[in-house]
Amino acid sequence: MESLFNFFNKYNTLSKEGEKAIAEISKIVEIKKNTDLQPIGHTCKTIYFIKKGVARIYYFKDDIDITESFAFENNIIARVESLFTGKTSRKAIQVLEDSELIAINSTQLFKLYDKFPEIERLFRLIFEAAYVGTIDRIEGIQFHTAEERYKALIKEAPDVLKRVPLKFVASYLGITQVSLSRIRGIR
Amino acid sequence: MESLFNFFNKYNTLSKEGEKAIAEISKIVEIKKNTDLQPIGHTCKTIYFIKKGVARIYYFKDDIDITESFAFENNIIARVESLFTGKTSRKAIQVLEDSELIAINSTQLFKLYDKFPEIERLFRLIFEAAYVGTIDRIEGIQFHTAEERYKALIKEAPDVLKRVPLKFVASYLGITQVSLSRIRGIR
DNA sequence: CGAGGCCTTGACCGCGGTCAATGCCCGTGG
DNA sequence: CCACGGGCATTGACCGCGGTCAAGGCCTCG
Repeated sequence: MESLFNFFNKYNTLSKEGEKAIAEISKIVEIKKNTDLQPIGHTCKTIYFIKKGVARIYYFKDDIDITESFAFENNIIARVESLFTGKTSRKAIQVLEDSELIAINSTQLFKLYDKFPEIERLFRLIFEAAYVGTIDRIEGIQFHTAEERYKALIKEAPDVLKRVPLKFVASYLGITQVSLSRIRGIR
Repeated sequence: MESLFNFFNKYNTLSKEGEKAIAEISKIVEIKKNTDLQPIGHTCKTIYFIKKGVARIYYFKDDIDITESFAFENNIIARVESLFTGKTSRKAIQVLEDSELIAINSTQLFKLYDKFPEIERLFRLIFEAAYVGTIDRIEGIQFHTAEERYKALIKEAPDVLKRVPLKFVASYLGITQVSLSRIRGIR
């Protein structure tokens, strides 16, 4: 759990009681490569922290597999649209390597908010930061060519290309495998 | 201020003290059509609620004016990337009709979070909802044609077309005025 | 009445899409 | 240990959406 609290400290330092409360509603999960954490069509009630491994959020659009986002070590991944709305999610989280995660039960977490304003604040700050990242991503998608987006990706997250199959990278960039291949070909 | 508190009630009901505290750090602003609320390049310290009128957030990308979003009556508008990060904003908020707004000072608001967890919760919920909207928008941008996005817009917010010049709608949709004109032409 | 902003329309072009063939790597079974 | 099959990536041929450039119509306002 220590890596999790190190991550939290970047946003808001918790008291011992706060940490303990979170530890109690969390558990460590080990999963094999290429398996889904939770099926599509259920309401998301878990926030995952990645200790080791890679994960992606994906969904099907007209029977085509689309990757919405990736997450690596020491980061959080969650299907926010379902978590915050309580609606069932059309999305799934899949692990791309043998991974070790910490699963935080969100129903219980949200209850902790009443007792621990520091925890409510912590997650407010975490999701505010994620929100800002999402706003920036819109600009990237809307006003850059696929090639520019690809180059930005290798710059920001070179790991992606080493650890993730190109077909997932392609849909994440909003293009087809074929187009991505051409972009890479030109060098 | 009443319309503001009605809006808040959709997310979290405040105590009288909470409402009073917010009222104290807010003021009503009247502005003429086509004027900017705040210049580009300053850190955003205001959250606006629109009592009457329309506003947009915009910025310049390679000297071209890009509309990031619109907001109408009974909604909030803010430059979130600056508000949450404290960095200066490359964006501006502009009013497109003679408007009446409520300006909430965010520096003071964030201070209220310590005294009033209910206020922290209120804004957490407001921005969580906005975050979800942004995630959905990414899907819209990435996997729908300009025509589909245009049709979705008339469906969800027909007002936009009546109250906003087409050139702004075009950049919001991520296309040029020329392309938007063609899309509309086909009918 | 002229000037300038906004919208439309035409001619032309390039990025990224689809379809399909081929190469490559790897796991499985004879 | 090799043969085969299937998933992933690359490549070629072709096409359409949306981009740019430029001209023209239509308002509003001085």
